[in-house]
Amino acid sequence: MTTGNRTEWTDWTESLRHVRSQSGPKVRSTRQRQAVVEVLENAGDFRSAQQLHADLRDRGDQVGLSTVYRTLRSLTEAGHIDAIRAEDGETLYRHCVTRRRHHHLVCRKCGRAIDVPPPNIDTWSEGVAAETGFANLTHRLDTFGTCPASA
Amino acid sequence: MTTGNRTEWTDWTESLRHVRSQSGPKVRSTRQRQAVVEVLENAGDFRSAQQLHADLRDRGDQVGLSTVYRTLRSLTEAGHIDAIRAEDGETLYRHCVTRRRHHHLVCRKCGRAIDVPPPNIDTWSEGVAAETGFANLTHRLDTFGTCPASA
DNA sequence: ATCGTTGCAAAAGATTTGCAACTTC
DNA sequence: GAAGTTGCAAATCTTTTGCAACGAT
Repeated sequence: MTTGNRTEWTDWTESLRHVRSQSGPKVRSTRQRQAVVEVLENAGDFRSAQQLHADLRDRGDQVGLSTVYRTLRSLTEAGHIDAIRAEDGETLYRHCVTRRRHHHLVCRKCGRAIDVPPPNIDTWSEGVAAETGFANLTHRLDTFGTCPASA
Repeated sequence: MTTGNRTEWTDWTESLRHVRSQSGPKVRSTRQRQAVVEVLENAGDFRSAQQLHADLRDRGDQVGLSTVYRTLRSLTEAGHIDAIRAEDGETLYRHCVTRRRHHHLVCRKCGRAIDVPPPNIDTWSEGVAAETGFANLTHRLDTFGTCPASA
């Protein structure tokens, strides 16, 4: 797990600005947004907006729930964080560690998630493309299980 | 398309009964449940509970929304229908054409979905389980592409 | 008659939004 | 001081649930 390099996220405002600049309002750096990003970064795992809100409160940062939602949405749209849907429908967010293609193994009980190497799907994928005529295939593979600690 | 062959779904009660019989109440055949299954069968594509409820109304079948939800849930748990989550969080249901494990290839443009055979992921999966210690792994593989008709 | 089912309305949860007050640039 | 942000409460939206009436076996 790469925790040393902070340059990965310190420029999130910059990125947001870049993404939105095409046809949107300016992006400002605020205490709240920094806090959300930080807590998400520290968590490492996937966390729901509500969990993050609680995390912030625990840390002593007072941030409105709506702001948490708004920030997470912006960051997701900007491609700065990952968002997946839990089996129960909640949306879980996670600081995007790598740009590389990767998949997640999420614990059903504690929500902890780890990155797993992708299975070798390419051959299958090409086969599917050839048989169906579909082009530009992309995948989203979510794996769920029970982690040792929660068993 | 209402094909002449009804045997595909006429035994859903039987299957529900079988699944639940291990430790559940008896399952009764009612006008409402038949209607839900029929309308789902006729739709072919993935539809939300709300859409199905509207479809029923359009057909002249008066079925409570709660009943639609309850029925869909039972059928899903019984493995009789497929359920996936749309990107906006809604749950979409679809009559399960095949019993075998399968995945969906969804067209980005027209939304049409077709079943595709699963890639051979088991070996990978076992490897992941072994390395991570996670148990009872399940996957959700969604594949997106552009179908020939929409290209 | 028994007991699963239904429908309604109310409840629950997650997320969004209107708007006045408040920051940041 | 202009324009983006925040926080609160109220509003949405999907899905679940309590409960009395109902219907299948």
